[in-house]
Amino acid sequence: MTASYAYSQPSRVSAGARERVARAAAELGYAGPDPSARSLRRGRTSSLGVVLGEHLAYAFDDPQASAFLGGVAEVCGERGYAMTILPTTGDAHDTERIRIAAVDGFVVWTTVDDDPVLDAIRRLHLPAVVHSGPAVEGLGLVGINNRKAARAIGALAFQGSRRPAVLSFPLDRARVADVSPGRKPTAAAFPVTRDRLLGFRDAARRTGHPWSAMTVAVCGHNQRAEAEQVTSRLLATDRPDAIAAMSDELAAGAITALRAAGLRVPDDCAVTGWDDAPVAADLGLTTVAQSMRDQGAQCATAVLDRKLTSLPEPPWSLRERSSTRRGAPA
Amino acid sequence: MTASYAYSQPSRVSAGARERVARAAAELGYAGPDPSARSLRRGRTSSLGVVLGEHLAYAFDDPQASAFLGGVAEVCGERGYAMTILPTTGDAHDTERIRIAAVDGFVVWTTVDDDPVLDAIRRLHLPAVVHSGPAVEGLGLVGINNRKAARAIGALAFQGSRRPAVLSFPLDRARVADVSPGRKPTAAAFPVTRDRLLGFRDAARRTGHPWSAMTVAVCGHNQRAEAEQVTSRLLATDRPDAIAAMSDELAAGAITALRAAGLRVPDDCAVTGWDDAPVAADLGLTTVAQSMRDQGAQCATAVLDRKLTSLPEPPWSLRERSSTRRGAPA
DNA sequence: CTGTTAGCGCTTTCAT
DNA sequence: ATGAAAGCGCTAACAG
Repeated sequence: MTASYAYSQPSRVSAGARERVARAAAELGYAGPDPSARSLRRGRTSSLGVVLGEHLAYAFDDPQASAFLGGVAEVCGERGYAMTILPTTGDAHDTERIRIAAVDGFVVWTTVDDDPVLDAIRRLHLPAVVHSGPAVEGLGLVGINNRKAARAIGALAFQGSRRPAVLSFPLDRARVADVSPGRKPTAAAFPVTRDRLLGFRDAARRTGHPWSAMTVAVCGHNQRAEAEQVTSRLLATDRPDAIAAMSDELAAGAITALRAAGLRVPDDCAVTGWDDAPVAADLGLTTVAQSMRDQGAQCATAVLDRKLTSLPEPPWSLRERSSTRRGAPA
Repeated sequence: MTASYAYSQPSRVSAGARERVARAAAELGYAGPDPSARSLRRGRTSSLGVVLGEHLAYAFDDPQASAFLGGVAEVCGERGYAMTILPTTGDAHDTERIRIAAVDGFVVWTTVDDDPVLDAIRRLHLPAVVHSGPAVEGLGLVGINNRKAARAIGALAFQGSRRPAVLSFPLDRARVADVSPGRKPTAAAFPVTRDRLLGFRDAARRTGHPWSAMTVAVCGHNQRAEAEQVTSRLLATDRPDAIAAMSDELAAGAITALRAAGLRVPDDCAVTGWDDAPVAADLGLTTVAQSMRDQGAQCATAVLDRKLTSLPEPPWSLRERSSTRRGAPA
């Protein structure tokens, strides 16, 4: 029965025939072409794979990740694509999960340098873009220049400070929370963490602070509650008068901890965030503004259009508010 | 070449043969079985479809929807399933999008009674669960008894009040924001909205407030900013001394608006939320506690196990905090 | 405008 | 432990 046309190319079939096909289908309980068979034959699945880090659950808790997914979703919706979320757990099955995914391409949410998933994707020869790194031969890369942005926001955070500190994303997949000084930026396995540490180091040096004395407080997850705890620990061992955080979430947690300790922002301690999420406006946070939503859309577009090279760097800017000291010279 | 075993059932192949297969594959650039072909042959896709409302983008902005997705994702991850997000836009193509989705079952995020997507799913004869309604013949249903819970939280909200009001989710897909009294609960096309309105009406009647006098302020989306605006409008026309909101997000927006108007919570106006999200603790909000994450997991489990009937009602409880008057008789 | 043909790549009997 | 054969359901190319 070559009534397949009635579904795939209705225009190529007379109205009468279409009618008869529809009636026969209803009678037989036929619901339309089988998606797998169609994919096999057509050679495409009309679904975009999105690979999220090992704590998939957290991806939905993280407002930045959610905004990013929203951007991807928007593009998928417009183009009639579905969006296949690929849960990776950090175990050995991850590469297999990637391999068996019926998708036409991948968007990878920022991960560590040696994530085996990256290699698995490369082997599939499907278009793929990594958000924020790591850079992988053959895959696209979308993200801002984190080092440069960190240098810029760091300058605002550290101005007029005597004892600056950094509140950091996790260094690697172990996601250990830890407070210690002079941590080597290059030890970080997440490119985002590494680049921002490098930028903060640049900023610190320019304001006369040797990196060896800089306390780096590391959070295991981009979560406010954890940032609050870690900051409390930081305050117990150190007395920072400026904290540059890698996200608004972390900064929000820091502010809660500072207030609990009876410290004022920015008088006793300046704080900067990153992302310009809604919470940044609420808290008057000086921050790096960037649109994760736009970046998600950019990633999806790049993959679906197979334009993986020379992707433009997304825009970012400094948003100066009341959580930092104004114009005081270093 | 029947070396297919090397991939699908490695145990049934000698180590030597496996080795040879691997080498040949590497040489030919063969990356492993094609997922579509495998799905076609096996008759299953190893992906679970998740249908989100028309504003897919908002799903990721809504903390409750995100938590729900996190729960679904968790179960999918455990079972080696991918999760296919199906963007529906409210247009005529939605049913087609559902139909061509290569998935083994569906989880549907709460929608309106007459959503054509529900019928499309039913026709596919795949296991499906709807979260929070509407109830559909043949599909599973997971969700709390919203009317009962609304009656309970409404009692706390309205106690000691002279002029109560309700801050509501949208009534239908038009998502019109609006402030008006005595709105008929049964006019709401979203079962969640309808049931909660019914429960609030029950609570109002019990505390001696005729529903016809009750102002219902409707928000188009579950967003704090919109709730703030709508509440401001409510305050301009009315002087409520109690507001029962359908979510913590809406309640948070209401509190912002109340404070901006110089009103104290709960002295000038009591406020209740719904969900017990983190923001509820921050604001000391009296609320209905339920775990959207657990409910997401329950939906996914039910679909993957094909256990669609007699699903247990998820637990919920009242969490009384400082945003309501204490024990004052009505 | 409609019908026929071939084959997408795999897995699963069944037979060796 | 391995090989052969059949067919999952569809669509694109071609012929009528």
